Formats: sequence, C-alpha cells, structure tokens
Amino acid sequence: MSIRDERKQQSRQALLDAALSLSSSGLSFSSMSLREITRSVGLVPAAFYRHFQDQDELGLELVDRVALQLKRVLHQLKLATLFQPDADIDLHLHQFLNAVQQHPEWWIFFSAERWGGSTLLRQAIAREIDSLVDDLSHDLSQVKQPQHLYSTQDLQSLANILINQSLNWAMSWINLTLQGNTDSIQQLHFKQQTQRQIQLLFGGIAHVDPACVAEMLDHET
Amino acid sequence: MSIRDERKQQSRQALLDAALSLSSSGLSFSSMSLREITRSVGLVPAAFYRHFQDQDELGLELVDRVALQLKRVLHQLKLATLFQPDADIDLHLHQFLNAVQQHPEWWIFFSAERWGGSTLLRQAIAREIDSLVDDLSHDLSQVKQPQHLYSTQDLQSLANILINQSLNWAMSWINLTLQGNTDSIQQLHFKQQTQRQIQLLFGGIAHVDPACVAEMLDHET
DNA sequence: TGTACATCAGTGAACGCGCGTTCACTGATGTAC
DNA sequence: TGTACATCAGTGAACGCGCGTTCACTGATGTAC
Repeated sequence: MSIRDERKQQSRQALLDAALSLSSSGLSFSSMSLREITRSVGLVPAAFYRHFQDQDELGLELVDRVALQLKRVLHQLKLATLFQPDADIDLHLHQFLNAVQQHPEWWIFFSAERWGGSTLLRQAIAREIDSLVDDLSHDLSQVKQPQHLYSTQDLQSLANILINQSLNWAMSWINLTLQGNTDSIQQLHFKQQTQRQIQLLFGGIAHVDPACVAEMLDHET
Repeated sequence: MSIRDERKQQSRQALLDAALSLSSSGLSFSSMSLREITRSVGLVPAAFYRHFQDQDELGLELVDRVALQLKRVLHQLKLATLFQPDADIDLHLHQFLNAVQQHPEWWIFFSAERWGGSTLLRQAIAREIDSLVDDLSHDLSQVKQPQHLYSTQDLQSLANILINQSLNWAMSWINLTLQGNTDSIQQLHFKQQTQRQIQLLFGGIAHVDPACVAEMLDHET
C-alpha cells in the first residue's frame, strides 16, 4: 500500500474511532454531529467527505466492525461448555466481564444504537444480533449435553435470551465500573445475581438440587 | 379546577404526547428539538417554557408516566401464575402482545431511551426498571410454586430476565407488526420461539418431559 | 351584578450559534517517460 | 535518476438553515370590591 493510501486509511480509522468514542461518552449516534467527529480527529469538516458519503455510511461501517468484535468475544467465551454439570460459571462470568471492561465502547455503541434514532443503524444491528444468536445457537448445538433436554428450537430460544442478557449484563457492569470502586458491594451483588441467572438459564435441571426434582416427579406422576 | 388551569393541563399533556409520538416515529429524545415538539402541538416555541424548565424536565416526566403504565400492564398480566404447571402460556403471551400493540409508544420510548443520549433519562429509566424487577419479583414470590425450586434470590434473577426479555419481546413484536401482515410466517415463528423462551424460564423443570428428568436423575445419583 | 385591576398562557420578533454541505484551492505523493 | 504532469487528502471560506432562549407584548380568565 502506498504512503498516501496508508495515511488515508489512518484518517478513516481515526474517524471511526472518534465516532465510537463519542458514543461511549454518552452521545447517541444521531445526536453527534459530523463536525464533532472531524473536530476530535483534528480534521476540517469538509475532509469527512473524502472518506464517507455521509454520517450514515460511517455508522453502518461501525456496526459492521463492532459486530465482528462482539462475535469474536462471545465465540471465544465458549458459552456452550456451560451445559456441562461441572462447568465453572464463575470463571466464565469473570472472563465475560473482563472482556466487556477491555472494550466497553463496543457494548455501549451496540446497545445504544440498537433502538437508537437511526433507522438504518437499527436495521443493521438487528441483522447482526440475529447473526449473533444463530452463531451461539450453533455453538450450543455442538456440545454434547449430558441430559439431552434441549431441542434445536430450545437452543435457538436459549441463545436469543443469552445474547440479549449479555448486552444487559455488559451495560450493567459498565455502569457499575464507571461509578463505583472495584469490588464494591453492588458489584459483588451484581455478580452473584448474574451467576444465578446463568445457572437458571443453563442448568435448568442440572444445577438444581436433585432431591427437589425427585419430589417434584413424585407429585407429577 | 379553573378553566385556565384546565387548558394549561391540556397543553402540558399535548406536549408530553407530542414528544412520545415523535419518539415512536423513530426520533430519539436527544435528537428531537424543542421546536419540533411545540410545532406538532401547534404552539410557538417560547410557549414550551410556560410548562417545563427545559426539555429534560419533560423527558423525566415522560419516563415517570410511561413507567407507571408499563408497571400496570406487567402487573395485570399476572406472570407469576405461569409457575403453575397448567398455566396457559399461549394465552399469557397473546395478552402481552395485545397490550404492546395497544400502546407501542410506551415500549419504544422506554427501550430507546434506556441506553439513549440523555444521561438524566438513562438514570431515571434504570431506577424504574429496578422497580419493575422488584415488583415482579414480589409478585412471583406471592404464588405458591408447586415445586418450591426457587429461592428469593432466584426469583429476583428470574424477574430481571423477564423484565429485560419483555422489553425485547415488545420491540420485536412492534417491528413485526409494523412491517408485516397480520399472522405472517415471521409472526408465528416469533410467537413460537417466545413461548418456548417463557417455558424455559418458568417451567425449567415443570414443563420438561418427566421421562427425561428421571433419566437425568439416574445419571446423577 | 358590574367594574377595575391582577394574573398568566400564549405570541412574535429577535439574537447568536453550530450545523451540513459546496467549492475552488493547495501541496504532498504517485506515475510516466 | 530527473522531470513534467496527474492525483487527491486535506484546507478554509462561505452559504443558508433550524436551533434554544430572551423579551416585551396581548388578551382571555380570575379576583376583589
């Protein structure tokens, strides 16, 4: 790549980063101005048009890039292994929260624009979330579940809940880390509650006291 | 109330309705202008200040009112009865989707501004959602569960998932009803998947084939 | 009931400001010979 | 390698526009007597 092309790519990347950064600062994409974006990069407003036709085009590319990163993070977490009865939920949760803390801007942008002011971005994100659900659903189906309780349809439903809750967990965690000290009471409480949610979602049966299940079966039969 | 006070209340209500309506049209609260709001009511911009100190004050009141309505809807659904093994999940789901369709603007506003561009509104909505979760958690604890599988902490976690998913279900349903014909294939598919999610969340054990549970117990013990 | 004054929701003009977009330009980088 | 021309990312000035907010005002409604 030539020097000129390289510099152009750098500017383009800087514009994308600036928009993402403004999003993390609490501005929604539809409220941030083209001039703010170029200003925080150190370019003149007109320079924006050398890289994107308009602000929407930048937004769509941002959705694309961020979705790719979220996909990578969620896949690497190997959520599917949580089906196994001896799975370390606590470890998985901490890995997830660390990943969120590493790049909160991705989660903030995705959550904010999911129902944000731009129809174009909403549609693009809806597509990406469907894709995230499908990927996770596929991951889940690849794991031998000890109890074989879930049909393909169940796994799709579970994946849907998990993706949605992942976004909610991420946003809750980001808010907690922004305002509080590390390991505050609220953070511990959040982790416990989230861990319990994961148990409820995955375990269903596997993580419940077998004695209770036996009793329930007696009542039913 | 005097004539003057009555008319003032009408204008105030009209401003709130206009903002809610603009929100439903896809505009985020932080992107809609004070002038747009007054324009759609038929008032001059300066008249806004006879009712609210600024746009944020209107937004906060809107959060308050909408939260009250959502609270009412969710309470009337009596989600807690879904613990009972003979619960009609399909009926409950349809009641929920009808309630959403009746007033989509409430769900749109709440979802959009939950992670929207106004810090003030985000915080207010976070408080209201906590309150919704607490209320639902309380409702859930009032019902005698046949299987007694859930602790207070479990119910709180379940309520959290249910409130979050309710918002997601509402938004998905609104998008489906906006774009598609009634009873399209996508709508039927959505209903089936959502019903399965509710089964997974509530039933856990109760709605699963007892034979499978028995088998699982054999493996564990 | 009628009159004189007070209140105040809504008006309309004015302001300064940041916005998106356009345009001809500049000067560093790339290319052809 | 050196030269002459082409490309094109970034510039800076200009534009018209909608914005939030202010202000003195108007005239219908309310109140005191």
